[in-house]
Amino acid sequence: MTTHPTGIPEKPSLDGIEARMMGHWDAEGVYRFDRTATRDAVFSIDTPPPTVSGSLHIGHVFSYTHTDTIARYQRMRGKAVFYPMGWDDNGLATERRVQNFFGVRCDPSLPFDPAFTPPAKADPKNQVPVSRPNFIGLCKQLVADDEVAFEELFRMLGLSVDWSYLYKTISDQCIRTSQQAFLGNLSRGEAYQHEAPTLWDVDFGTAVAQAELVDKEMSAAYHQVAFARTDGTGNIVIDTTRPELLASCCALVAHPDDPRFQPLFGTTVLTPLYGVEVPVLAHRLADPDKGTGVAMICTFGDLTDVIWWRELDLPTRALITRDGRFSQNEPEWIGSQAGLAAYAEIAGKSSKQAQKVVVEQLRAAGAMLGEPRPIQHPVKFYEKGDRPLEIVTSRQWYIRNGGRSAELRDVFLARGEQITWHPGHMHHRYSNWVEGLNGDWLISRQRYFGVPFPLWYPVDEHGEPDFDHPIAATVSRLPIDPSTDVPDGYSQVQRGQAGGFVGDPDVMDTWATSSLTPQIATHWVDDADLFGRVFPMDMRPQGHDIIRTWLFSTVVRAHYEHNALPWTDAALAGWILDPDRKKMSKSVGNVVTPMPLLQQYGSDAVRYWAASARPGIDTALDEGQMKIGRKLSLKILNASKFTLSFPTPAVGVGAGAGVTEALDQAMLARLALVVGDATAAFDGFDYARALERAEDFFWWFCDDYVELVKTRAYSGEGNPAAASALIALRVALDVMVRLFAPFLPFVTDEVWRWSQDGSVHGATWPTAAELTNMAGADANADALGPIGEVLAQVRRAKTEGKVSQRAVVEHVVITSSSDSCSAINSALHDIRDAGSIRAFEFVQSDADVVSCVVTLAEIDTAT
RNA sequence: GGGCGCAUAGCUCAGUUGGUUAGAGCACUGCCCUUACAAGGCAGGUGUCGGGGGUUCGAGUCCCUCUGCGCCCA
Repeated sequence: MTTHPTGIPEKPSLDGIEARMMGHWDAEGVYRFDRTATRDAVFSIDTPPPTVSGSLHIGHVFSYTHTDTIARYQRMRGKAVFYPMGWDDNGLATERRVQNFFGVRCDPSLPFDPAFTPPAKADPKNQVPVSRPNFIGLCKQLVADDEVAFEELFRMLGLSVDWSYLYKTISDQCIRTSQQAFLGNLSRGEAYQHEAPTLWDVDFGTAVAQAELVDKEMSAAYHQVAFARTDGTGNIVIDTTRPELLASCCALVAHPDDPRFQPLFGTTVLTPLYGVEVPVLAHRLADPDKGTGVAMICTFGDLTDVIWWRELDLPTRALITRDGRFSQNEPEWIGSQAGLAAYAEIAGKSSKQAQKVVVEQLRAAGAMLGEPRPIQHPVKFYEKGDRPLEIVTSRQWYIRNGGRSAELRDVFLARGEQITWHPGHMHHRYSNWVEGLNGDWLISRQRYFGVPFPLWYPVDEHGEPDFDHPIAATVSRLPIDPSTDVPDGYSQVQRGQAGGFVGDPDVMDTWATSSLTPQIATHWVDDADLFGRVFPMDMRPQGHDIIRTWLFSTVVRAHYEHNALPWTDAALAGWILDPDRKKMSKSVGNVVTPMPLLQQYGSDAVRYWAASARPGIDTALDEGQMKIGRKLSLKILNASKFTLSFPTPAVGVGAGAGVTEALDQAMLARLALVVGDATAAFDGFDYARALERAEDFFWWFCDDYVELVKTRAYSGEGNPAAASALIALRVALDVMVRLFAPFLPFVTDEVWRWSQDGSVHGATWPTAAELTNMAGADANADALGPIGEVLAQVRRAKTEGKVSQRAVVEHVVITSSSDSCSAINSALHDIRDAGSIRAFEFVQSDADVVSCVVTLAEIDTAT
């Protein structure tokens, strides 16, 4: 050991510690990934790339700290830690911000304009159309500032990221990865296109995948509508919440076992207003208890309509168009002039407007019974959308994910079994989702900004695109943008011409790119050497709310591309709740920004709060915990100052060298147990338990052990008992600082540098063996219990006597078992000095409890 | 309707294969300037472990059931 006593400040302080340590870490490259390491010596982390739109909130600090503690632990265990950061600067959030900020909108049909400058003053109502490359340029410009702020925050928080491996989802590398993976899926038949009814957000103008759906309780009303039987024997009355879709009606349906309707199956009725003849059919999904027990099937009102349409082989009578309005075209299935006239009144109207009109029309025709009855029912929304989804028929790209194949579903369920989940029960969320899939993964979006499909379509002699024969880009040309790039063998002038080509206008869903973060971070497409060293990865940290999206889709892509899991372990973080235990979200307006908290309490203190939360548990924001973290950091400073202010003891080499006192040996033995527990906890990704063990020990160490050995430690050089204390103090401090290093990287490195060269974050994780060696074979951690008990009882007597803890004790009678008595006896001098005790008396008993009768010395009142 | 989780002190939470008298921090109260730390230290009270039943020598812990809350899915 070397000593730098001059490095210890007179009054240790946490002020400015973040900037000071960050300076060291940058200069020394403490967190640089060693890319000469082979796969077995690497620990690699698939960091969630935060969405760069607006600001970070305290939830980021929370979960990223959890990951960082594990990264730091693995680094100290000798692993080359591959811990990159990514920015998710692609996607809808960025697209919307750019539109509003610059007053532009993306039009992929326009050519790139190198001289383009955005309008001086943004006019959101009069957006200037720009090409996709220009639009992407503006996106990059806008997110640049945010990314600087994000990096600053994460550095301030002390994340041990190697920033030289930073990736951005908007980058060419990401686009290439995404396109190359898609082409692989296409060539192997895992991706396919299909024309089908699709859930559609009319405001965003795009199809939406199953994983992005949310149910919202909506007010609606049942309307009773009478259909006349074609045999003239009366009416069938149905209940519907969407009477405006009557023109799309292609059948009525009731449950096959419902006796009320059994005689009617196979007969036909006429739709009111339009007079279209439709059959009455049976299907098990018709609920006899809902409304009148018979429903009308429209193409398409909801997902059940789609099932009925498919399974009952009904005609398509879709009228809602992609903008959410009723088609202007006359429906060809309406034969009568009166019917067409009725429809003309809703053509071009939105669902809501049309409903009013149709209800009036039904009333006038006498086909509506009674008044609408209000109900609450769940309605499908796009998770980012504001209006209920419609269902429209369109051509889309899909990736097979088991939603249409039990065999494939089993493959992905088996993948889920192979992942180690933290906490374990999160596995159920995955299985539950995979088992409930009801369609393949829809990856195409009718948006402008995002990763374009690397595809063109030939245009036939009539000028119609031939979607069944896509022209795929060659991999060596990636990344490409089909709206500006030209397929091999064609020229730009043939774009959109008969005999020429058109680019695929769609972009991929953001999850189609996000599902490839392991491939992106490890540079699958452009650095095979790195990829071989860090893939498959070790750890995926993420929120439990996106198991069905991010986690599952990542498993799907890695399975197809590499026939492997993307990582071995998935660590699911809980949510951050506000102090009232409500989930923090932008829409609720209870989001807390982290920087002020980092500044007020210090980064270590905020990290302490985060690391105190059990893995996967939703946790309330608690500034009280941050105060405790700050207190702990200060205590580490002061305890280190105390320990290191003694002259450096001469430490012998080998077992038991220099640690001769039983109390010191027992302390080291106890610490060895703590190290064992903390190591086991970290190996199981349970950072919180590791912290708790270290912390418990540390407070006992300060409160009891240091008080016990203080006098002996001061007793001078040349005294072997004093040297024993000094060595034990040094060794314990050294180990404790390393135990705390993953949690409190700033304060631990500060005190480490007082006595050692280099950073604690480059030091090796402590082992129980190094401590048990030093403590020797006779060390007995159990002796510490009775010793602490005596100390506590002496202190209590002084407190009750309302005297200073320095007050002298005349004598103490200790009654306990012989084991306890000998334990106490082994540290008797230390107890005597710590308690200022003049005399002891021992009484042996059978009881295992230690009881002390403390007699205080007469107080000298002559002050 | 199905699945998962949670329920322990006033508050926030530990309590790992069942095992002494169920713990910590915060809050509250009192004492103490003690040469690492007053942004500190020491000491103190508080529990029908959600209800009921069962297994066991022994249950906060395992099983059943009920209640309440949260999340995911249909």
